[in-house]
Amino acid sequence: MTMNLKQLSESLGLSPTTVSRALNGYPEVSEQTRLRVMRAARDADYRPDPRAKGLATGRALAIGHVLPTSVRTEIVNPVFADFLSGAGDVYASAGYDMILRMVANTEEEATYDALAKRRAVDGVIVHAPRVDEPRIDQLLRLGLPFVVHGQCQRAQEDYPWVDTNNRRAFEAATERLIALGHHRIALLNGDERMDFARRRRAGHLDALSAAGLTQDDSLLFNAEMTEAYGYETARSLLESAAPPTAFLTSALTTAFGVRRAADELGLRLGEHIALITHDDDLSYLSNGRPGAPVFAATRSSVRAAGRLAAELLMDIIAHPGSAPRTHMLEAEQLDGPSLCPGPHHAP
Amino acid sequence: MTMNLKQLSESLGLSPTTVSRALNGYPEVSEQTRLRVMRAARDADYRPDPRAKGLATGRALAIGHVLPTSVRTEIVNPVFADFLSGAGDVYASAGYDMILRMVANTEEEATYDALAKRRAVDGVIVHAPRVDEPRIDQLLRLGLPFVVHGQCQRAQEDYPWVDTNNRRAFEAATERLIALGHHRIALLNGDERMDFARRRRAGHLDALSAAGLTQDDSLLFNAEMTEAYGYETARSLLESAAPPTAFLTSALTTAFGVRRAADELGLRLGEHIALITHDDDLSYLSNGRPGAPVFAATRSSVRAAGRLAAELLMDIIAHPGSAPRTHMLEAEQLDGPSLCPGPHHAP
DNA sequence: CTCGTAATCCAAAGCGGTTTGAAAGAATTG
DNA sequence: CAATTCTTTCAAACCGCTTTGGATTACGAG
Repeated sequence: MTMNLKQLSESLGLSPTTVSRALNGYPEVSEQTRLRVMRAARDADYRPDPRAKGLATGRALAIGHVLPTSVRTEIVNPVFADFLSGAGDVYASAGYDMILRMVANTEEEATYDALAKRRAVDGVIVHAPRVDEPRIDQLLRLGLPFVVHGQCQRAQEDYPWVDTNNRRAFEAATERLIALGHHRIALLNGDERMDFARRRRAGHLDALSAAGLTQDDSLLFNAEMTEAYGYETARSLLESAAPPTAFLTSALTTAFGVRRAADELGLRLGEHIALITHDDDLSYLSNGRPGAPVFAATRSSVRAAGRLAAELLMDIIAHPGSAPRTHMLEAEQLDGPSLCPGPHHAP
Repeated sequence: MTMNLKQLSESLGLSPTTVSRALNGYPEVSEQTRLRVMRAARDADYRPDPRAKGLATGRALAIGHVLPTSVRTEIVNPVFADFLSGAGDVYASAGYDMILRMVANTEEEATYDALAKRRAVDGVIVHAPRVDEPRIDQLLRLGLPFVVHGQCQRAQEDYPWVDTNNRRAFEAATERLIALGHHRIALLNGDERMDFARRRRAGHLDALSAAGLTQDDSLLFNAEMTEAYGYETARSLLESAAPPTAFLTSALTTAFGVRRAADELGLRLGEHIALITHDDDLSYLSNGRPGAPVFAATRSSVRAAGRLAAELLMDIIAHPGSAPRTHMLEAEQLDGPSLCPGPHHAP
């Protein structure tokens, strides 16, 4: 059906060896023949079979993404879609395929083992690292190139990662709320087994204590960042004896939930209650229109992170053995109509 | 590094032929030898190299998903994540890989050509079919097995698809609103170049005319289903001279936007305004808690659709040449607190 | 006892590329 | 002009698996 190397070489009166070399840019072939081969290949729309190529070279020309789905909740984080979209562009232009495995988080280790063992991929992206992340040691041991989207609690220089400065982002957000006169700030964090959530919490607490405020543990929450979580938590907080005057949420979905609770109780964000949310700049769940956000936010594009992580991984694969590089993205602090002064505001 | 077939066969004192046949269930090998081989393979944790296997058999053991990303908006629909999660389970248990391509919608055709030509995949899932969907003809022509998630405007029996009964769902939703006494219903539909949106609109209009109501074109909208779209549309409608009394939205995100607009204007969903939304039952963006929805909805799990589509595709690949099968899912009509009687309500 | 048949197993030829080692031809050198 | 060195090309082996077409042995039938 499709022309293969042998046929192409016959049609040119050359050996497969020469044609292969010409196409792959080896120097042992004259510039003139190379041109002739390239032109013929293009005309015949020849594309090497990736399987054969992979078998011969040992490379897979594919990158693996193993997405853990919580086995209990079966929840798939929508940030994956945008992350993959960013990464996908990079792979495509580098000629790599993206292979996806959605596995229960109990089977991740086995999945990485299988991928590495069969050289099904040339590298992987590690998603959603937990605080104590066993996959990193596993991958280092396996010798499979990888980039982590996020960090975990170990020496920064030990492994390659791309991350948003979550600690700083939430520290800054908290500082802003404090400056506006808010002392009782509820943190609706993500699942704190995840590293990013731990860092956000740390940033939040740092800002509180830097301002001399005592932290109130009853204002700290963590869970999967759904709308219902935001609603229920905010609702019960706002109806409590000592409600917070400001909210800090880890995702737009949760912020939506907080607003629903506030609205039901006749409270207005940006009037009675202040809110800052983290905003992953998802294409579908955008925070208002560009330039006109709905919520004040710490924004960091997860699509950009995907692009960077993929580029870093391509680089690692191309230059094995080099020291791990890392990439920290700073979140943008976005103003929005969900801000308002708090009770301790000094005008 | 990893044991291969040759080594395994040597360690057993058998030929690669016999071992291969034993492992793949061919009858030309005695049950006793087969057992011996299977046990040895398991003990040695042997897994055949998928590239070599693919090269030899011509099969790819992979399914392709080509996700179009609007080249203008770069928007990735979050339903993909849940759909893929449903499909992924099926692939995994069938031993198939899932390969993903995110391409600008201008390059879809070329992508399918490339996938088919290089036999990189054994089949594909077509996402987000448009009303007039050229990809279906292309795939039929290429002879590449496929299943469409959704339908398009052509004979139903021509090609395999899995779809939600969008027409019926929106017809029923509209009937409910009419029964509640709503005559001015705004439809905030998805992009009507997409087939699903066209069907939803048709269902809506059918119900209107069945009730003898004249359709008001100024209440029909279509766009990508973002929160901002819901907000802006609802806001301008509600501030207009003849506002609608009910909304029908195509996605939860859009419904969130409608609620924001209503709240800002001091109107309450389920009190002053009724709303029914379509609900894809996304894991992350759920409509309240199970049993306690926030919005009345037409619900159809996109994850279930993914599972069904994948199963259908596996079946098509296993039994080529059989007549196209299809699968229509009926949406569940969900009651919720966003419903209220309209001005024409007869008590 | 021989022959046809069935049951097992195997050698070797692919699948479509890459890569090693060698050869032929052209250019350079003493 | 012969010897040496590049340059350019190729034949053949290999990657790890499947599969065709025997070969070998065992067995019941004639």
